[in-house]
Amino acid sequence: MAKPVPTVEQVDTGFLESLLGYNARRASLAVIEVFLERMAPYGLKPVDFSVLSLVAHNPGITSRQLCAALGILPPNLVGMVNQFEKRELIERQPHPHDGRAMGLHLTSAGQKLIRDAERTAAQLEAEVAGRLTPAEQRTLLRLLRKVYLK
Amino acid sequence: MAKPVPTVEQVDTGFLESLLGYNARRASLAVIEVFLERMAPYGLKPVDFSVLSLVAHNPGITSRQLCAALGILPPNLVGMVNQFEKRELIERQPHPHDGRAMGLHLTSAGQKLIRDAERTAAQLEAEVAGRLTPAEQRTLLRLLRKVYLK
DNA sequence: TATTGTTATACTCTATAACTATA
DNA sequence: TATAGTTATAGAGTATAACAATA
Repeated sequence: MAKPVPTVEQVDTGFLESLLGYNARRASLAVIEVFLERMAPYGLKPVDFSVLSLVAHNPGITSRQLCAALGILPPNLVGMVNQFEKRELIERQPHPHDGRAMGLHLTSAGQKLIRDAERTAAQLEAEVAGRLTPAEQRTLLRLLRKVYLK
Repeated sequence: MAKPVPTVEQVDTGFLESLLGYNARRASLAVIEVFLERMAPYGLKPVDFSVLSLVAHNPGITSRQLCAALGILPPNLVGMVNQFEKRELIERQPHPHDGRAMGLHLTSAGQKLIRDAERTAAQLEAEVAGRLTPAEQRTLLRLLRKVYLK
């Protein structure tokens, strides 16, 4: 008697769900999906938001510092900054102490945009993380940082 | 007197670090980086591992079921399965009840490979999550799932 | 008419090499 | 000699449209 060919009704993802990497990736994709929708009105993708936010909180930051902080490669930042300059959100100014570098600064339009966008991000945060109690939210952020900070 | 142009010594990433999406992404990238190194000897990238692992635990699973479980699009799975067939790790068998579908099964070589790879993954898990106490590990996984499961 | 698997293709993201100007 | 910024380009990863076979 031949062995019957098995079929699958309910997919068992048990092993994958036991892995930190799998769960962290799924969670980040879920959050980023909502983020993408909410940031579309501002014309910002997640990385764009990160860049503008860092320039807002660090006026005069250089491309190199941005790349280091966000894990972006320099060639891939150039296009972003160019777009921001075309949209008149960012200005490149000569660095006061280093003739090779350019300091990045927000225009007043850029400041207004990122102020609104950060408010939206904070709101989204409250919703998405709203399935967790405030204590759980703090715990989650703390544990995540513990994982990725060396 | 002109306003001096500011420069940045220490980059302030405070706002970004308050966002769940940012932290989840950083954590998942950190884990995946180590995962990539450890899986290289098996010739598996993270998605490859997920696919093989699901086929191992769900013999006869169809492409469509795999795509749904992993959030992959069907056209992007085809190439992967083809590679696995060429490496003689996976076999496509006609589905017993649905002439359109193909059931996926591991060869004995595929079974051995994924058994070793899963052992390596569990080991890696113990190391990476080793910065956390066992209780913290359980908490982290539980909270992450709470975020991405609707 | 809808679904599975597939092909072809396009778009985005990320990565590498090399150039320039300044240090 | 090394670094900041840039250009050009290559490679992954991810997305959409359309088709044949089957339900």
